[in-house]
Order: sequence, then structure tokens, then C-alpha cells
Amino acid sequence: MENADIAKIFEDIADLLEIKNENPFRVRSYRNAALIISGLPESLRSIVERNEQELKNIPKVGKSIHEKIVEIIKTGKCKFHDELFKELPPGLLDLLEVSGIGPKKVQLLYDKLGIESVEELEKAAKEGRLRELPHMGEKTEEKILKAIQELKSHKGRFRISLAISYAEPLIEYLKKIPGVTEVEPAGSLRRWKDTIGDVDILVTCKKGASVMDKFVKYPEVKDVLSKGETKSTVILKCNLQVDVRALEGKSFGAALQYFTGSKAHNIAIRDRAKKMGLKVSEYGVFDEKTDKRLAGKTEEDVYKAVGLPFIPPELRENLGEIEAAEKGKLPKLIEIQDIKGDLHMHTTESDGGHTIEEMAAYAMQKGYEYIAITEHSKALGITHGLDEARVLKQIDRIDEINRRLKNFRILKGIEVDIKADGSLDLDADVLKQLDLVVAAVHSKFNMTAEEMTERIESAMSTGLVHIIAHPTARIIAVREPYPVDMPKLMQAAKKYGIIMELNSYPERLDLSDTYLRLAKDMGVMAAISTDSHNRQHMDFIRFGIHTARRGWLEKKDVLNTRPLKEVLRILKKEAQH
DNA sequence: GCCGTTTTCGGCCCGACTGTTTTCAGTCG
Repeated sequence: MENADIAKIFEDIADLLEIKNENPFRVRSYRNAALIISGLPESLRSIVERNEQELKNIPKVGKSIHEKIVEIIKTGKCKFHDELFKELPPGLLDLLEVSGIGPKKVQLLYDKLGIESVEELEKAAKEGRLRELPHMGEKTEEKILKAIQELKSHKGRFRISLAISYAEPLIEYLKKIPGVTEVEPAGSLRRWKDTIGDVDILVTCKKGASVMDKFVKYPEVKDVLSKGETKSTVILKCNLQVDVRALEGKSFGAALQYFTGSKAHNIAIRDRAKKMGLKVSEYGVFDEKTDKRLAGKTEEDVYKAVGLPFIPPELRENLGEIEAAEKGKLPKLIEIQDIKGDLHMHTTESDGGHTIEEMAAYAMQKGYEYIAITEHSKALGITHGLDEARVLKQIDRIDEINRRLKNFRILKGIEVDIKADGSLDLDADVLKQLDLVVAAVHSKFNMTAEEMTERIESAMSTGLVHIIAHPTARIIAVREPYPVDMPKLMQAAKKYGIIMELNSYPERLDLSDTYLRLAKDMGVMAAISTDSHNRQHMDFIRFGIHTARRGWLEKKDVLNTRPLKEVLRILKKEAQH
């Protein structure tokens, strides 16, 4: 039972209790717990195995949920959860997936028509049986059928890079509407989450501008789900949902704050405001008694009104940022201009698309001081990985190029394969001649967490490795991370002076935000690299930077914010282990 | 069910849109 499974159990309990019309705050407790658990860097299993009492440190986990976590880990089951499923059929949870269907309607459909599944709902809607129910009519039936179609074609969450590629042209389109003054993406896009459920866009405009009329006529719109004066929702042809909110300029800051979320962050902010006798909405911050408007024009004003400094969007997950802001202890987050070089890339020598010189030229154009060329090693035959002889040849070649370069340095590196037994794919005496050894797992992902942890630890302990690349090998929405005990791996990284990579490829973003924060907390340094396979890939660095910010990383936590000399010094020292 | 710089009891974010209603419930974010 991993954290995700346990979180799912609590999500199910919340849904079922809601359908049963239980106390909504009790429902929220289970939901809050699920949210926190799915974001924990350490597995609950290892926490319970070490010391059950440590569960008390997890916010939103009280006595009842504590007991259930222990029960689930020890028995693999949750009695309460099983009992709820005895009362209600499991298909009811699927009904909640249909947009426009909530717990009340599920309850009604089940009680009055005995509907237990999406198929039965679809049948009933087609037969016109739903209109017999209170508050339901012909239009509701149509809407439900449409929503079921939508669900069937649903692609799930979008990778952030993909969502941006659809959002940017729409933003340009909105900017051209007469009367529009500002257009800003908000929501998870502005927080730079690695995946995006839907795109939120905030528009400020003069009164009477026909923003919504124009928005729903955007050529890429497939379906209009709702259209009002200040809020409209559409589905694009690519199945991405987009919400647009239009407000006057004086509410811009409050609206941006509100629509950026996260929901959990906003609830905490509003809770805090309430205790101060204030009310926060998307229109501004108001005195609860006099209704006097205290802030709203800028986000800074909104935070100031509730006694806080500005909190960067990437931190707004209610994972301690409000407490840190209160104490003046927010991190000074890393910025893209802090990056001085890129330490993971490939060239035509293995599976890249540009030569060493072309990669270097592009990096210089970006203002970098250095790059590292890190080809694959021979075990990855499919990428034309380098054997010892070719590595030695490339070392000479790079030395030769470096002699011609001024104020720029190409580091001689490798992305050496970590084989199944934990050994490295190239001879030690060759690896020792390189400036930088990046090591990575590319095969046999189906090990147990214990085996995989041991495998990587063993590579770390050779004294030859500087950086572990894409440490979980996840491909977002395609391949799950391999099982590995990350806290233990971080401990080993600390022990051997190993740097952990944040791979900026938008499909990877590995380490994830949660693990980056764990690294920081454990004092392990990160390297933000692009793993470029052609020169434009170096621009992926922005995805890495924002993910690093989500992991609370500062300039000092990242190797490649350092000037060349210092990087070389650190690499040399690390290699002495 | 969780939580505590008013509290161990009594709170728990706030507003828009829709479809069905003659004044509002349900859903969503």
C-alpha cells in the first residue's frame, strides 16, 4: 500500500460520505487528509514502520485518520471503507466523474431510479426518464449525455508544456479583443504544476466589453459549457477545458490571487482573514463588519491586507508557505537568470541532433559560462552509446575545441548507465578522466523498491559518480516512477556527496517538486539540467526552474548557478569520496 | 473529522452559473 493507494481510500470515503449526505466538514477532513498524503515525500509505510507516533506531525491527520492509516498498513484493508461499499455500490463513484453530477444527484439517481453506473445513467437519460426527478428536466438530460460523451473522450490531465502550447495562442486572441486591458493565465498553469487539469485565464476589461461573446467564438472552441457575464467555460477541440473570468481592473490583484489558487492555499488564506475580521473574495479584501474595501488592485496588496508578504505562485499549495511567510522565512526562490550552465546534454555522437560546437554556440548565445557533454554509454546500444575508446576520443576532441573558446568551457562528461547489479557501464580509469560523471538507470525498472534503492546506492558508493540523472525515470502520464526509497536515497546522496538532477524535460520533471523539497530539507544539492537532444531543448530550462521553485529551491541549493571555477571545485571534491 | 494568539467546543471560504424553480438547490472552481 503506497501513499497514492491510501489517499485514494480516503478520497473514496469522502465521496461516499458525501453521497450519504454526511456532515460536509467530516467529508472535507477526509479530502484534506488525502491531499496531504498524496503530496508526502516519504511513504506512510516507512513512517509507521519506524515510529507510528510520527504520524502526529502530519497536518490534517488526527486521531481517526491516524488509526485508519495504521490499520491500512498493517492489514492492507480499511474496515470503514469496506462497510461503506457494502451500503453503496462502487459504480456510484464513477457517476461523480460525470461533469454536472455531484453527490446530491448521485443520491437521487440511486434512490429513485436505482442507477448505479455511468452506462445506466446514459440509458436513463436517452429514455427521458431523468425528467421525472425533481430539479431535472429535458435540458439536464441533454447536458448529462454530453458530459458522458466528454468523459469517454477524456484525456486526463495535460502536461504543462502541452497546456501552454494551447493556452498561448488563446491568450493572444483574447488580448486583441477591444476593451481588454490585461490577460493573465492563472490556476495551476501559473503555479507551474507538472500537469494541468484545466486552463484558467483572467481578463480585465472596460465595462461593456464583449469579452465573453468573443471568447466562446474562438475558432478552437468545441463546446461551450457555460457562459455568463464574468465567467465562462469552454472545451477546446484538443479536449482541454478553459475557464475565463472577466473583471474590472480594480479587482485584478484579488482575482489573480483567487484564480491562481491552489484551492487549499486560498481556503487557508480566507480562514486566516476571517480570524482577522476580514473577508477575502475575488473582488477584494473587505472589512467583515463595515464591508469597506481594503485591497484588491494588486496581489501584493491582498497579501499585505492579511498581514503577509507576497507569496510566489509556485509555493501556493498550503504546504507550509503561509507559516513561512508569517515568520518572514519564505525562501528566496531561484530564477532563470541564476543559471550559469547546463550539465546534461547529448550530441550527434550518441542520439542528439546537433554537434558539440553547435550545442556550445547555442549555450553561449544563452549567456552560459559552461556546458557538459554527457553522451549515453555503450549499454544503451539503441542510442549509439559510447564505449571506452570513443569516450577517450571525445575527451581529446573537446580539449581541442576548448582551446579555441574564450570565456566558455565545455566539460567532458558522460551519462553512464547504472546496470541492474549497480555497477557502472564504463571502466573506472576512463570515468576518472572525465570532469563530470552523470549516472542513470535506463533498464530493468521492475525491481522492488529495496532492490532499486540498493542498485543506485551501490553506484553512488563507487566514488566515481557526481550526479544521478532523472532519479525516478518517470515519464509524465506515460510511465510511473520506478519504486525507490527516496529518503534513503537522499541519505546516501548526502553521505557520498552526490548531486541529484532535476531533469527539465517537460515529460520528465524528475526530481518532482515534492522530492526536490525533500532534497533541500536533507541538505542534498540539485543540478537543474535539460538533457538536451538538440540545441533548442536547452530552453526547457524554464520548466526545470519553475519546478525547482515549486520545490522551494534557492540559488544556493543548485550546482549550476555557480560560476565555472566553483563547479569544478565542487566536482573535484565530490569525486574524492 | 480536524483544529486552537478569542477556543478542548464550535466553528469550518466564497461567489458564479445553470436549470429548475416562482425563490433556490446543486455543482463547480
